[in-house]
Amino acid sequence: MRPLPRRFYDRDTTTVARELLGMHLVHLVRGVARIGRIVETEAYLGPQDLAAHSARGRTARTEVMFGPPGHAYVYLIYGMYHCFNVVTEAEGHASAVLVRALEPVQGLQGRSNGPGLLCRAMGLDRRHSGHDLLSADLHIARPAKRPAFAIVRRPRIGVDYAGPWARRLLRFYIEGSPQVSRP
DNA sequence: TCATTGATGGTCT
DNA sequence: GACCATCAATGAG
Repeated sequence: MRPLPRRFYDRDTTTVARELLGMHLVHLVRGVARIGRIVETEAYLGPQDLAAHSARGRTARTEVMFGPPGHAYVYLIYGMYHCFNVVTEAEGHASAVLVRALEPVQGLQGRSNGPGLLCRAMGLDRRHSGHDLLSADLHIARPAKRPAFAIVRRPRIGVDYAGPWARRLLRFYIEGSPQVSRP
C-alpha cells in the first residue's frame, strides 16, 4: 500500500476529513504493522475556527499545524491521552483533521474508538508530532477494497467553549460503524 | 441507562 | 493557576 500523496492533504479540510473515511492508517512499530480503518474524523478549519488549537496562535505545540500538509500533529490531552491529527491545506493555513476512531484491521493493541484510545492502540504519542505522513513507517493509504458507505455529519465533540463554531457540522463518520466513539 | 466525577500533566496566561 | 479536541468508574434511578 502506497501512502496517499501530498496533494491529497493539500485541499479543503472538510473534503479531506470526508475522504479520509475508509482509508487505512498504518504505523510500523519495531517492524510490525498496526493498521486501522478510519471511521470517524473531525475538521479543524484554521485560526478563524475557535475550536482549533491554531486559533490561539502559533506556539511550540501548534507549530506543525502551521506547517506543510501531510504531516502528523499529535498532542497530549488531559495529561493521559494523545490525539492524532493530519495537517491539511497550504503551509500557513493551520488547519487539520482529527482522526477519532478506527476499525481494527491488523495488529491494534486494544480498542481504538475514540481519539485517546486510538493513539494508545496505534502506539502514537507526541514524539510523532511533525512526522511526515509520506513515510513508510507512518502513513495513510487507500485500501484495495473500499466498500460504499454513507457519511453522517454531526457537531464536533468536546468543543462547547467555541461558541457558534461548536455547532458547525464538522464531525464525520461512517454510518452504522460499531467503532464510532459517540454515534 | 445516564449524568457526574476523578485521574493526570503539558501548555499557556 | 486554569484549562483541556478524553476515558473509566461511580452512583442514582
